[in-house]
Amino acid sequence: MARIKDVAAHAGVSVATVSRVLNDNPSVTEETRTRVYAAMRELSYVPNAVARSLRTEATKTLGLIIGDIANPFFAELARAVEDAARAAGYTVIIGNADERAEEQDHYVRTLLEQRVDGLLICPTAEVTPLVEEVARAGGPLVFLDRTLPGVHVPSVRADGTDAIRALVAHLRQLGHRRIAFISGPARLSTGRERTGAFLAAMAEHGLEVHPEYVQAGDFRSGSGRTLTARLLDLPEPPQVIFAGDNLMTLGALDEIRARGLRIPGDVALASFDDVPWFPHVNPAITAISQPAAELGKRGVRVILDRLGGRPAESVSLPAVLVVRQSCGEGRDVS
Amino acid sequence: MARIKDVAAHAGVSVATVSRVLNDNPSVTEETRTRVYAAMRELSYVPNAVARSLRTEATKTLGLIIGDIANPFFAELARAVEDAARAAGYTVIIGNADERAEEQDHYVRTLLEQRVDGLLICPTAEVTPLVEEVARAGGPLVFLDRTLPGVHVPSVRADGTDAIRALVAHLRQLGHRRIAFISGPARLSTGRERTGAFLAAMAEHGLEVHPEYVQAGDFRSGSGRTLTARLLDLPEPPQVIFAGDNLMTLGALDEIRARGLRIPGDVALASFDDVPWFPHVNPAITAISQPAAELGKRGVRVILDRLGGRPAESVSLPAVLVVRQSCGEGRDVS
DNA sequence: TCAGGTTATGTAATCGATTACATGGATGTA
DNA sequence: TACATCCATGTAATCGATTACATAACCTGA
Repeated sequence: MARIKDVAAHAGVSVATVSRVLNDNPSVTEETRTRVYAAMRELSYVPNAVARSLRTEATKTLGLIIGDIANPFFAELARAVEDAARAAGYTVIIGNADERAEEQDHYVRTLLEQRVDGLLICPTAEVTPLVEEVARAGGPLVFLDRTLPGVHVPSVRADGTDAIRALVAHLRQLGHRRIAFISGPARLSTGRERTGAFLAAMAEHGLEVHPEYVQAGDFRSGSGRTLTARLLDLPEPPQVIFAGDNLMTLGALDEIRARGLRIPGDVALASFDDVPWFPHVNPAITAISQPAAELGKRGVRVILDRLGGRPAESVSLPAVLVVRQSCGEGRDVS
Repeated sequence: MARIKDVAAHAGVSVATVSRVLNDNPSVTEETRTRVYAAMRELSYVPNAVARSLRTEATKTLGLIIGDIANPFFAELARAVEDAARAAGYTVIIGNADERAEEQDHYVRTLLEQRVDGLLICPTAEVTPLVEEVARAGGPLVFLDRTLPGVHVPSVRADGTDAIRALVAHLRQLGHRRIAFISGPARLSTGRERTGAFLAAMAEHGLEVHPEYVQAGDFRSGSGRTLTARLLDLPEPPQVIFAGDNLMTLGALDEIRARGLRIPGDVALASFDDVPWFPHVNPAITAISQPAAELGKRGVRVILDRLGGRPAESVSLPAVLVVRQSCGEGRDVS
């Protein structure tokens, strides 16, 4: 593979001149420039970004560690991050933590070794020693979608509090009282926050929550199905199942269908997290929609702010309730 | 940031010894090894993969360029590639071509500059000069999901011919005659092959295909919707709409629902490409399922074979028909 | 004509690792 | 004791770019 030295020899100039051409340095004659370009083309020269990065101490690369690439929410997030990074001249390396702490740490390590300029993490677990150390050392981190308690790192996240309150109001107005929540894992900020917001909203509306009506899942469809089964098997099953993310909603749907129950007649269903196909389920699923693309865009902005030495401020964007038919024939009252 | 030199000084050894410890070279005393590890820990040393790659001429990195990250098929594919690569000690850089040739070429260029060891491409368009040149130069390429005519590169793909034949048989047995196909773009091998297989299967079953019944979409939901509208507006609309991928099926569903038509009574619907939510649409969507995860796994195996100097052979895996209810109350006859 | 300035280009150090080869001390053997 | 072997470790070249500094050529004005 041709090196800069070969191009220089072929064009009859020094490597410095070739490098100047590569970097659009204006102090190169138009004539020399064309000669260098010609040499590059003839040798099929491809600049070596590895060597460049070593010298310049910058890779023009961002790392992104997401919870689960099979989750459409993260897919949309990743796409937005990609687009925004690309527009700023950065390449993105995506790591899939698969909601496991070891996988997450593996990627943190690998991406730091690769010397990414910045790292966007959707933390997958409780604080790990590695992440804590990197944060303390002032590594170029930003948390996306989720935060970690006690770790001082700027974050970009969605706030579902208002939307959950609106959902509970909607359910209540339709006459539902026994409402169950399949939460995310308590070790994730998103899991805890949604649970907290749900309990607060229920209290506000004077609705009681049986302890067995709050079940902790793991943001994967399997747990949605298992926990739905458990809820439906209770002596007094809930009238509404509210699932904490789109995959667990899918699992709940599986179980409800398998039992031949009707929605919302036998049991109503709502989802935190909206996906394009919810309108096509019969009945269409009422859901809380998160601004995934906007989160990704803002995440990149924040990390670039950090890298540029500008103050990096945390961002919180509201999620919104989208009323459809899966909780009953209501029109939107929020 | 600590360098290998600092670690060496701190541990009272040479850089060579530290490097040996990093690379698990057995000719290092147990005692020295622990001293070096201690120094690394104390200095929070993170090896610089950029420097290592420059020296070793290998990045332990694979590039993956996919058509559209928002398409669940590619998400599943990407996840499988990731998993397989990781198991072999490789990191994956994913590029999203967004089904556009320029984007694809941008990533080909960038990833080659980054000196990825291998490149998996789901070619997004007709042959581009760049891809052709890289292929001719013997670059470490493998095509995934799609192939390019006249470009001699190993490929891993799914073959839907049998499944499409089974689908047409199924439709015919249910009494359908007027069957329309929303194909993918003719510039993609997957688009052409599915269309070819459809026309062949129709001919085999003695079914005629009106020219207006074959419409070319672009593998995005918008075109699915537009073309469904066009089909339904024909003087004699089709009895069945068969969409060439899951996103266009989503678009078709949008349009059918918007018109208040019933499936399969007013119009039946089938999809090439299955996704987890198809069973939950009412009626559940009959679809042809592609082995996306297996494709990804095999793709990695093929590229690693190439890198390892082993012969890299193209792979073709069969897709299978999954009969549900969206074409009528049939049981599977295939 | 020549000091001083400008401009295009070249020379060589540098980034942080790996690794071929050199070295020196310990051990074994005759 | 003398010499060959072996083993752990060190020295220094190297990968391919960037860039501070040096330099040569040319121009300008007195």
